[in-house]
Amino acid sequence: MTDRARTGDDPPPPATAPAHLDPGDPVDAIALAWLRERPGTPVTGIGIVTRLWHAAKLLGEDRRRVLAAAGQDTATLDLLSVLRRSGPPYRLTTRELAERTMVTPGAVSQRVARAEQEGLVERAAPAPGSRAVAVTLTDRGHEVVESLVDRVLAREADLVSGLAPEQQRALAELLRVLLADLHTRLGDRPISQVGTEPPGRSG
Amino acid sequence: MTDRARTGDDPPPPATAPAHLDPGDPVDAIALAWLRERPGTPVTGIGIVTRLWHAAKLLGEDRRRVLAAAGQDTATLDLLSVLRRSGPPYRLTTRELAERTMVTPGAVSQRVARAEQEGLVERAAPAPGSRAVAVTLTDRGHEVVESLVDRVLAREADLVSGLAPEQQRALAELLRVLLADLHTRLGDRPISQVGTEPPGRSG
DNA sequence: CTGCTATCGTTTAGACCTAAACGTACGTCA
DNA sequence: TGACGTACGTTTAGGTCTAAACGATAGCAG
Repeated sequence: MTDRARTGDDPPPPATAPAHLDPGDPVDAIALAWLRERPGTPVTGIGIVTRLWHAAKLLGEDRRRVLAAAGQDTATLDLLSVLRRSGPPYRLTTRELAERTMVTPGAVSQRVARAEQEGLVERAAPAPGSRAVAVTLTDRGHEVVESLVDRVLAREADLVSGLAPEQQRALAELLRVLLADLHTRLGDRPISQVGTEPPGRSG
Repeated sequence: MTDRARTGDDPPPPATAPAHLDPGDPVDAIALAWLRERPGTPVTGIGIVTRLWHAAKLLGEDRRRVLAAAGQDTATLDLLSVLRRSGPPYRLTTRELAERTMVTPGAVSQRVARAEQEGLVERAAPAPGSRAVAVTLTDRGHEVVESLVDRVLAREADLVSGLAPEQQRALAELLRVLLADLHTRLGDRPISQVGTEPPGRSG
């Protein structure tokens, strides 16, 4: 932070440095460092990918802190939110939860177990002709969502308010296009994300 | 995936649904579901925040898969990359590594321990008048970086190529502005990110 | 020189996740 | 109706991260 200039990531622009990269920007500095050390390194994606990860990390950490202060965690709120948003009877199967929260069925099983222990959800026995376990929001779980959702979402709306309304719209639209394209390229997994809940460690 | 329409996230637009939200888009559907269930929910940030997390997750999973196929993991490549990019003598202290990779010192300690066990880095005893442990890239570590960086970065450049060049530039620029603003709002932690390495589970 | 304090790095405890191995229960096809 | 394949959920093993407790040391003040 104090003397990064000497050590590498923000280097003196080499003779061949692309004009688009600003040595003063932390992310551009990464691309420039690669080019300085290994001319020809394909740095094209860094400007988007690294910033995406970086922003996701900052926002995720912030949500975690906000929820930790309220005695909750992101994984649980994610689960409760999906159920709450699904509307009455606030009941979904494990598989639906996995798809909507973008985590593996195993992770959902663990999340549900934790939330169940806190009395926030209940597991109902599989319906007669099915083996799908239904997970239902309890009254207590419902209360928890109500008490946290506005706080969390308002906080995040505020965090992106540094961008002007048109910029926010432009950014959201570009991300929408990128996301749609990524889905087609990567083999369209479900979707969703609670509108709540930072990305798991990707993995 | 098949019948999401019935269960909630993509609801029939309520009378008060904002014109900007498209019920057919998975992320907009989340905002619409909140508005349907809880009119007044501050959904403004969802279009950006959720998409950001979602894209970060997809890209992170992809990198993890690419590296797993090559017998490596993202955390280790992140470490090696920062050292490689810093230029000769490819040596940084634990603290510098923590700042540049945006993870806690404890995580760096664990990463270094793992990489050291694989013979990819070495821990040098603290210099005489200091307690800063220097971590250095070994020849083997250097080779590993060289063999993986181009593959990983080229792959990611390709993944964002669905956006036209001007769109990529516009997206990168908006993210740059957002990131700068987030840093000022959240208490400017260091920076960096290897240009390599998906976000830890955010928090 | 003696003790305080700030700084560093490591260790530990607790969360959480993925991948994969497991049980089970359907449904089907002979 | 009996065996098989499949879908679903849970469990287990392994890995990573953060937060916080620790241990040790350098710099300073008295």
